[in-house]
Amino acid sequence: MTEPDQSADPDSPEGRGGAASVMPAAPPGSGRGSLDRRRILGAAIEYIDENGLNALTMRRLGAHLGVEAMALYRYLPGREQLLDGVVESVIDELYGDPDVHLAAAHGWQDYLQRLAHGVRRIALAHPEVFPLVATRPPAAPWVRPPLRSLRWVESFLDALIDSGFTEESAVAAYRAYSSFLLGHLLLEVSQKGVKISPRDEPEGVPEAIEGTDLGNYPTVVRLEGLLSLDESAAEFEEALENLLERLEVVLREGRSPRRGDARA
Amino acid sequence: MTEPDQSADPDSPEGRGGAASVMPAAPPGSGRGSLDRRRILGAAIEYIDENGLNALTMRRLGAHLGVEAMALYRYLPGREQLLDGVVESVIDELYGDPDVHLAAAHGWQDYLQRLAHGVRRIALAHPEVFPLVATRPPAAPWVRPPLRSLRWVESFLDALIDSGFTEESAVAAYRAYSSFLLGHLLLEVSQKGVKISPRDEPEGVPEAIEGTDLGNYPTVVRLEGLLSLDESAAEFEEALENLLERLEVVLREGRSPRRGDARA
DNA sequence: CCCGGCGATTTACGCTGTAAACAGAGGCAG
DNA sequence: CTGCCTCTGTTTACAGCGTAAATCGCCGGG
Repeated sequence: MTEPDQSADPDSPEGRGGAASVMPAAPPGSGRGSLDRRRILGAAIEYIDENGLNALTMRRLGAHLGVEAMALYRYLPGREQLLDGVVESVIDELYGDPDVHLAAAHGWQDYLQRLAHGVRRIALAHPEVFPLVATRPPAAPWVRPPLRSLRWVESFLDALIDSGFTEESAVAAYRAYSSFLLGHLLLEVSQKGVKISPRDEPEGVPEAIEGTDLGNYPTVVRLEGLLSLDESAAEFEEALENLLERLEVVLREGRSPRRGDARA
Repeated sequence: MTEPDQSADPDSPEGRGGAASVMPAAPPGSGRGSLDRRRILGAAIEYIDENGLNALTMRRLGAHLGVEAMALYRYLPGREQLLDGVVESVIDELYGDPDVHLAAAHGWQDYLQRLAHGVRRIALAHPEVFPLVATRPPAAPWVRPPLRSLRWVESFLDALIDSGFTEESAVAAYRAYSSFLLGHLLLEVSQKGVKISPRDEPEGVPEAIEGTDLGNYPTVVRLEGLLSLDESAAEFEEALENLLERLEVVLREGRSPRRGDARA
């Protein structure tokens, strides 16, 4: 049941030991131990994973924890901070992933590969949370989604600089890498979300999209099969490798990745 | 006043005739003409641009239009559909942009360049709306943000196929292009948003981010200047050109962009 | 024994989205 | 002109939201 989609995506939640899932935390109703910030955030993530983001309210989260809504306010100043905490907690799962390293022990490319797949694993494990990771306003302009954590920014920059990147190119790589991860993963989870969970609009019409007749879009109709293929894993891998190759060129040429001339 | 940031970003709202702005629509209070779906959506976009996304409520939008909230329900089934309409309207601005063409009259690269800059112009003109464009669940899995419109998907695929791309590589290009646009532009507007509008958290602390002492992050501290530079326009241009080059290789090799061997 | 404080609850308020009933302004038949 | 129908916006109402403030039960130290 829920067979491995196709050729076993190594980052999909089923295709793995579950290293990227939330803490055990005990089943929902049985959470009897007294409240605590970690427990609340864990329950919030669990609740969003199960019921979707806009189903999360203070009252319902309280109920899920066997407690009144106002009890949460002893540990969190308000709903916004709850969401911030959720984002932070989800990203912190990276820290416990044994396949992702804080230092580039086996070269910067290995480091970037592991980090990228770690983030992808998180995104796929919490597809309902990831849009939050992507869109919550960052603490500083240069703390970019989806990494959003000073620790990982520091780790990223150190890894590249230690590997020979200049400071400028390390920063440029950080930007390109963030953008790549954000775009790919946000698209992947939103695609996943629409495929499996018509949560917001319970009436899902597979044919005749949104009432528009597709007669005016013959190419779309003709390519619908191709368009519907899910090649997320391969696309991700390929784009990641392309990015790494670009960075390798930058590194070898030993300068900021602003193109020198290149004539074309 | 509000001088062109640096070297005049051609997509920034100030650096242009305003071709990507919403319809004139008359000043807020004076909107006396009877209601109508277009007018409502235009006012909603205007309201979000001015007051932020979560300040938009049916009641306030009604007031902004000089009408009670319930009047809006005669033209829209509910709030969700209002947001869908906002997204659709914003993307439809592309259709009125004279610099963006529906057909690849001057080659597919010109087409993709114009389209990309058109979308970027929209994102920068409506930074508060763009996260909505990025995260609203698409109507079908292959209607991807940020294009989100059958018409543009059709136009995109036709342009590439007419230029010699195979169907497979046109679809792959569509995916890569969406992902590139989404990642770059979402990052750019969220960065912009945090820089100019501390709307949600009115207390902006420029130093000492979120209470963390930066002592544990020496590299971040050392590179803060570099990290804070806003090179969005150049990054965008460079990443776009890189993508076009990749696609050109795909086109010349006349096959799906799945890498044949390439050994490394 | 009291008692102070801590963790959770109760109550309350203003705001939200929206269902349902209502009101008024044309247009048209008689 | 009168009566009615439709079309558009208002009024009223309700459940649910986030959260401020007051309250309550408990529990360890004088």
